[in-house]
Amino acid sequence: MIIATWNINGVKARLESALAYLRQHSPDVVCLQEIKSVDEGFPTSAFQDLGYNVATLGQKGFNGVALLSKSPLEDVTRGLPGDELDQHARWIEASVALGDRMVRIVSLYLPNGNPIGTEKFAYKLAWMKRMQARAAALLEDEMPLVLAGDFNVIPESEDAKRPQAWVNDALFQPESRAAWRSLVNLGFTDATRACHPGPGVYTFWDYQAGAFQKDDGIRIDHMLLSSQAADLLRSSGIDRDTRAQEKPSDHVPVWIKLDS
DNA sequence: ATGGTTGCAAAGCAA
Repeated sequence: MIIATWNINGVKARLESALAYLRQHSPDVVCLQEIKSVDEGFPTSAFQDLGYNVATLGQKGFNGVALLSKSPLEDVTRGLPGDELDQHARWIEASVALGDRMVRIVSLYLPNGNPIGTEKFAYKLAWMKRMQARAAALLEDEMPLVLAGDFNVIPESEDAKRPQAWVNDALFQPESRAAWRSLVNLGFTDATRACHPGPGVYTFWDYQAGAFQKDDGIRIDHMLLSSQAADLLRSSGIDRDTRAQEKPSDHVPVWIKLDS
């Protein structure tokens, strides 16, 4: 089973690219972020035509997450628990059959948090605290669990081409990185790092200043696997070539292959 | 380099 995650930066602007990716790679499950669409505006039928079931948590103008799956999406839940007042569309969960059992999959879009020193950064840290609680609760089910999405966290210096350029950015603050480590230390495996150690492994390149041409990237799109899921991990990858295509997202797909 | 680029949606915000 192949599970991919991709911040597509607008599903309407990226529909043809997304459909081409699905036709080429045929992932079983896809976690999308930044769909930038309300549910009614999501091109559900275009994905259904390729054989996918669709679940969305949309929002007008920005944010928004979705799950696509060839097999049915069961027990879909929308929203990150812990703050009834939080209206941002950043979290959707579903269970999908994997062989003779089920895997729980989350598509998440963690707040950017810039600029630091503002309520936006406080919101990011509060959101991560809520994520920690939800992840711990999900782990108690002892079902294979995959947290996939745009975490907006650069975990280590080697996850950036120019780490010094990010020291004042919310993505690389000590508090952001500490919250990431606490999450990982619940027992998750960083799937990309398990398969691809070392520098030069990036998932995002800014649109500005020719960042991609200079390979001035960062690794912020992650797939965290519970121990039950990590036991099934066969391989993972990053599809950088999508960043070189016409009208690309600034993020590229990250994927894992699990034994079923 | 106090700019630079893109999406949404129709001016300015978010990233």
